[in-house]
Amino acid sequence: MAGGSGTPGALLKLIRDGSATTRAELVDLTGLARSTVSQRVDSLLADRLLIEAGGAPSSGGRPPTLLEFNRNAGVVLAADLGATHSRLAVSDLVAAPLAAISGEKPIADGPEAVLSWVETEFARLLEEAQVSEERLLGVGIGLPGPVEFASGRAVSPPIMPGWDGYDVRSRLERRLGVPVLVDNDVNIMALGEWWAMDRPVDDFLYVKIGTGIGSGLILGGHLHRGADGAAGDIGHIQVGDPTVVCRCGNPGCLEASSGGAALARDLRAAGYDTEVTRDVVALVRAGNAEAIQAVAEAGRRIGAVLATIVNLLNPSEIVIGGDLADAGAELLARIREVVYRRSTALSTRQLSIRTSELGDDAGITGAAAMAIEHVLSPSGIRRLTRELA
Amino acid sequence: MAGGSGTPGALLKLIRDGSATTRAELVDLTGLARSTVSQRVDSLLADRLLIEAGGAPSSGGRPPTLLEFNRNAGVVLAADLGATHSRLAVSDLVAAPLAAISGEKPIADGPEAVLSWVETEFARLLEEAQVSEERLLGVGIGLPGPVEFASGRAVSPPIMPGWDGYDVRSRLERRLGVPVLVDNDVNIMALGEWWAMDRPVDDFLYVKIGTGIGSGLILGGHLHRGADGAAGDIGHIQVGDPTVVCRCGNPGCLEASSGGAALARDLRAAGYDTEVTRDVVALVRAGNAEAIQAVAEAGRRIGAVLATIVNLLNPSEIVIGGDLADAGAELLARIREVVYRRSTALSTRQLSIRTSELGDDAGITGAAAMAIEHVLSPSGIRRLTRELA
DNA sequence: GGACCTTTGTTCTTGACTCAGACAAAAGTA
DNA sequence: TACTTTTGTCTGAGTCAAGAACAAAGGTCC
Repeated sequence: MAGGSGTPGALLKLIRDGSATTRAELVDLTGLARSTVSQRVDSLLADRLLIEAGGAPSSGGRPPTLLEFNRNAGVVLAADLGATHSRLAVSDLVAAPLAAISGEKPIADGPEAVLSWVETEFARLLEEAQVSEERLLGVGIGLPGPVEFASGRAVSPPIMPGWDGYDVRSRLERRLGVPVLVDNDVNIMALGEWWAMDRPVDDFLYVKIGTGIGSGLILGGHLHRGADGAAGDIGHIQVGDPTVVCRCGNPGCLEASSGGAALARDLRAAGYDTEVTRDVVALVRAGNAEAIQAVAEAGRRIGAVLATIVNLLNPSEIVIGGDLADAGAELLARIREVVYRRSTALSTRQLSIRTSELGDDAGITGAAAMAIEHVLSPSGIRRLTRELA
Repeated sequence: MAGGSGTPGALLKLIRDGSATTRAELVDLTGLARSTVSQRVDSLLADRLLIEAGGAPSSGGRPPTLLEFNRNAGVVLAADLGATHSRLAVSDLVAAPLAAISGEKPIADGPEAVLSWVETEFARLLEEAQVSEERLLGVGIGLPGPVEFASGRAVSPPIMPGWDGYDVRSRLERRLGVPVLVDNDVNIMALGEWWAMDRPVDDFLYVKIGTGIGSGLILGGHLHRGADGAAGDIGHIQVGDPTVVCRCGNPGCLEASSGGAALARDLRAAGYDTEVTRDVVALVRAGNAEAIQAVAEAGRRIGAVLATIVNLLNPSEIVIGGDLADAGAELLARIREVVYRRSTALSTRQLSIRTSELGDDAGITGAAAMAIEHVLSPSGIRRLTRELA
């Protein structure tokens, strides 16, 4: 009864993902009666979630009316908060930004300071995009640390002093009056990259290789968060060299040998002026042999971990993102080489490994997508319909 | 419309898992009207899926009627086919066997021979348990190799000559006339162990350490099969020593160093008469220091892989099964030690690691459970109700 | 012990929703 | 221009869940 195949939300989903563009196609896909589809579509048209977009060519009879998702039926606010650098946007309902800003706001300033800043910038964005507040439907936030998704709280974040247990959701919901969803930054990047796929696959892994290394998992068509919201934390998998101690205190972590910070550190020790990941990328692009070599080694180590994951999860697709993903073809080539060599034949039969399509936009896209999916879910639609009535 | 919270199947689920025992509790849990619950329950009573089991003490008003799932509303057939050893059973609807047999039938005899044998034994079991054929509701089969679950075919099985692409489901459905579900043997063990849990957790890993090493994953409350049905194949994750070549042809596979066959091989090289895994277990139980040492080393290597998996998936529970799991406390202790040392603190916060409750019964229980879950799902219930009408 | 309350479960009416079929609209086709 | 095809709307009938009234079966309190 709550969200079956005939519900307005289900029909909207078919229109949104392009499976159907006319009432007749909805009838074919759902098996519902023409009258029922018509009635449901009317309700969606009344809510302005769908619009009629002219006619299509006839196939021998009366030409159908094209139905289109109204991406301007509302807006969502999205924030991708990083350790020092953050991006915020107001986006339409296909996650395209109407207005966006970047800002340098250290997450270490603590929740009060950071969230006040976010609230101020959100207000500014709504003004800039000239959207009235009643058109705001939801908010998506990404934080650079573990999040208990169900409650919207940060949990034991290693690089976010003062945030442990802070109820980000309640804080923002009280202020903004719409549903607020909070998740880990790598999870929302995975969601963004998944959202941008032409045909989203069921089992998908997003790997962010930046200062550190993390991943987001889409399994069975759903974001996998694990029992404590800690899933995807591949940066602290212990591999090889136990003499290098990670910032987390343990020896041999993957990111302590192969993250952007680690490569910058190693190249600095070799006499180069590499401070951050981008400096490493610049060296690689300049054709520096040592840097290329270092990145290749990192690729092999990351590939070894990914090979393990491929054997375990048998995903259809792996996307490599993060700053170091821009370091040319060498990284991807090494990762591919090791993954295909070290995984079983069956588990790589459908596997594709590629770099991110969205690049730096993955996070903000995913934060918006998370909010959109929530407000346009069957239950969200019912809420909207009630409010408009 | 298809399987919402008010559907008979949903109510049955609440009774089956013990969430509700009376109509009033169903009302509380579902939020449905008393009249609606009453009507639905009547339909389930008419189908004999529920039975009224006397009254419960009053809490100050009219005492409620206890509702109980009728485990004898039908039976399922279950088969756990191994490389050489197989187990078959007729089970009631809580997966308890009414009659069971074991048999030595080499899977390498090929699908025709093996499945004919299975059909004969199934018929014998139904006779032994004195259940008429119309009470048979479904069949669950486990095969020792990868299976494409959706179609019920074996795919590229390494140890099942002649089975590649064989349509096990159609073959048995044609003969038996009820839904047949086919899955990998480790997957059904995972399902069995999960089914037997008091409060099933959402994210769970079953690890079978027998001749080889494999695993089954329950993620988000569903069995995770991956894009090719190859998920969980941790035996061929490459770790450490690349001089040992696995039976799969690759070097350094986990099971080539730490599986039961590998331990038996190593101990044989050291002069012991260990042929199969059970011989290793016997040596360990006899207190042999070399055998204990070998098992401990295996435990550490397996633990290292599991630590990686814990960081990646953040499961709530890991269960260790398979013949080698019986080798005393040393294996489990080493696995635990390494997992807790090498995983992040957050990801082990809720983690428990234990040995199998069901032991050798995990597979047959899981095969039955797989069939039961299918026929008692909302869509299965509708089918049953139609048939009875 | 009897009046009253509480809790459980059923019956009956009402309203909402879906479907099928009739009807209308808008094209192509002969 | 008449007919067919396809799309979309309207209407009456049937189904299903909700709510309220009613019945049943116990406890509680004086």
